[in-house]
Amino acid sequence: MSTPVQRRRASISDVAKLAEVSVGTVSNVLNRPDRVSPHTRDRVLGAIDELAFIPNGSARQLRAGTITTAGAIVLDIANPFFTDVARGIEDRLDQDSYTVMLASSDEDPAREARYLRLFEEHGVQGVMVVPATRDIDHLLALPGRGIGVVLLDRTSPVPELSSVAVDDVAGGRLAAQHLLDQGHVRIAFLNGPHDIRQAADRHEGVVSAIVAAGLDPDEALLEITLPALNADGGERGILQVLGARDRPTATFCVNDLTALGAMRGLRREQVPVPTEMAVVGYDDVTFAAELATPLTSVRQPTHRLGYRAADILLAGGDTATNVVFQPELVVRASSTSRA
Amino acid sequence: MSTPVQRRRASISDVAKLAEVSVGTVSNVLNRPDRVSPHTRDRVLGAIDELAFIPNGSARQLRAGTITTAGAIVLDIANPFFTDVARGIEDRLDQDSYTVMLASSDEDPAREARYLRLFEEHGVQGVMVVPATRDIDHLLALPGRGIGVVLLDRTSPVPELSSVAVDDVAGGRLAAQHLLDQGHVRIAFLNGPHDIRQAADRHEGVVSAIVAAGLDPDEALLEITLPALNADGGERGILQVLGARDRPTATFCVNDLTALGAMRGLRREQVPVPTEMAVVGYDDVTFAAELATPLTSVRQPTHRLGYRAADILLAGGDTATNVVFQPELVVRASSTSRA
DNA sequence: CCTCTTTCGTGAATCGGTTCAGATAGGATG
DNA sequence: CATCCTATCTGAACCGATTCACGAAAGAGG
Repeated sequence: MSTPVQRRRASISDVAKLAEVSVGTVSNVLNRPDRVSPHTRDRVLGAIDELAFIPNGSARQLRAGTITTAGAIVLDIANPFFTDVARGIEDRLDQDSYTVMLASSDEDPAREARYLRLFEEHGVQGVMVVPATRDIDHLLALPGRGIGVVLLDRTSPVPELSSVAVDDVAGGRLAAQHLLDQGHVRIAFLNGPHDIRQAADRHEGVVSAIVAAGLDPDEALLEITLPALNADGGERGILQVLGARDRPTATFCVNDLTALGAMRGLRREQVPVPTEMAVVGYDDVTFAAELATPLTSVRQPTHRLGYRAADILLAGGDTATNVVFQPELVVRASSTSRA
Repeated sequence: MSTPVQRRRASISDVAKLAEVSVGTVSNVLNRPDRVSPHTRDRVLGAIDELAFIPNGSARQLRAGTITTAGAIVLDIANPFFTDVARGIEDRLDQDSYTVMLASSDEDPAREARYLRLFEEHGVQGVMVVPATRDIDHLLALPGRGIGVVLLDRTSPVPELSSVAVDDVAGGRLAAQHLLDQGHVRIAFLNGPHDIRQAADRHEGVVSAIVAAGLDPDEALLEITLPALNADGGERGILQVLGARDRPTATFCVNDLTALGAMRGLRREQVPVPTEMAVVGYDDVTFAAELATPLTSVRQPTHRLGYRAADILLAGGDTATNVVFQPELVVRASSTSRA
């Protein structure tokens, strides 16, 4: 424990003293420069410069009450989906010179709660949250305490809460419809367990497309539930598909990594894509377009998702806004029988 | 502008009033519960609960002076490299119940400066920065004002500043050495322009490995400078390689996306990998292992990079710490002539 | 020369906590 | 019973900004 030469941060009264004015005048130079004569203003600015004075945000906020900061909590900042959302949030807030405190909950409700509390302590204007749990009662209380809330990637179960989500039912329908349009009448779906909302919703979309096409889902659809939604899971899943009675001619994968694994499995088994097996993925990650056989995939407007959420938060109206974005199908070689 | 029913946040004196104690006692309940009799404590806690009281962080910080928050600025939060670094930072800070304010500068010095100022206003304990510019004078001033600084992905040019970086020279050397070990005597290097430090360093490493192997770099190395470090750039680059006189038998790509493009080009030109062209990438992104021909790649300890940076910041010693991590080669099928 | 406005500045109150010197009440000690 | 502790609680000062009522000085107008 040595004594570092840590000179105290200069405060507004240090500046006032050096410039030989009152603190009120310094504050005016900072916030309403036109109220101060040019001569005085220059002297004050000189002092600010000399002391490398940076106003204390805590003091300012304490007195002024407001703050131009918002919080965002996502499930995993390392996941490209959430990263893009975060970028959207950041880009929108940046326009209004707001700043973001970004955190990831790791799907841990306790961690989510900790960050929420921290944000509230710091008096953020609002929070954008991808809830870690189905139960969101703890979020409902926030608006009553003056903190805006926007749910991310989740429709609002109550009318008081704003939300921004992507229609996963539509995403599933889009993928299935496309495959049906290509003439496939038996489709495999490598999906996650239905207690993941996205998996359940996409399944619903797939079924609805099949029904709309006049087919019987029990016949036309082979859903395989994967334990892990990664490449290995996809590879294992596609082997089941290939071994199934009445082998499907198309496979819809719940995400691109799964699709990647599936295509690896198909290559190993020497099943040509798309002629003997069409493949559609979900998320349209960067590498989807770059594969040997470029991957057809459902793209979610992730950036706009975040952008819009921030937009709603900044608008801060008394009424809740609920937005549902529509996903988009990006068709590439993996699903189009060459004409 | 309607008048929302925005009741003011409860303050410590509201709690004191309700519990019929002084504000000092409430503060003690919050910070030194053992100083308060159980009976009083329960009454105060009851009042806190009833009012949903959350202490005002600004007020606390203003008085106490300290804060358990650190700032981090990366170039682009959507880039997996930085995301992993951010995760590392977050994981380390989380252990000490610190929180992170994460921001991306978009390589814009003005934006970086804005965030730095914001962090300073909020009185962060320190900042971890991937500098957007070569010039880092503005960062040098911060420690003098009591703000810790750790450079990320950049060695410190001055002894006063801590830094955490990965040895890119070693990374380049590792990749080249591996290819030389496999018997290749003419190697292509799809690189970025040398004013990007990483590109220059990796080139230096490649050259040193070639020299160490007793070869002449002018003969053994074909460096191609790509305008864009993405898949398209890689595909275009590999075509040049294939057309070169004395065609190389191995290609080292400055990142995995470039390598992906290169492999796409090789497939199109029907050049088998690795038998007629070995390929090595850099970064070891998720999909590298999942490709049809799994990609050999140089892995950087991104998570540890961030973790260690946070570690240094928290230690906060008077002396600067400079850490250089060594990258690691992950050998896969794309570079190993089957035994 | 005298009022009436403007223009500039001043200085104290205030935000909501933390902290610390001091008051009070029992309990222990001799 | 007097004295000294200890445990508990009080109340005011303080952190560093913003804000606002108010005063002083300088022009404007007659």
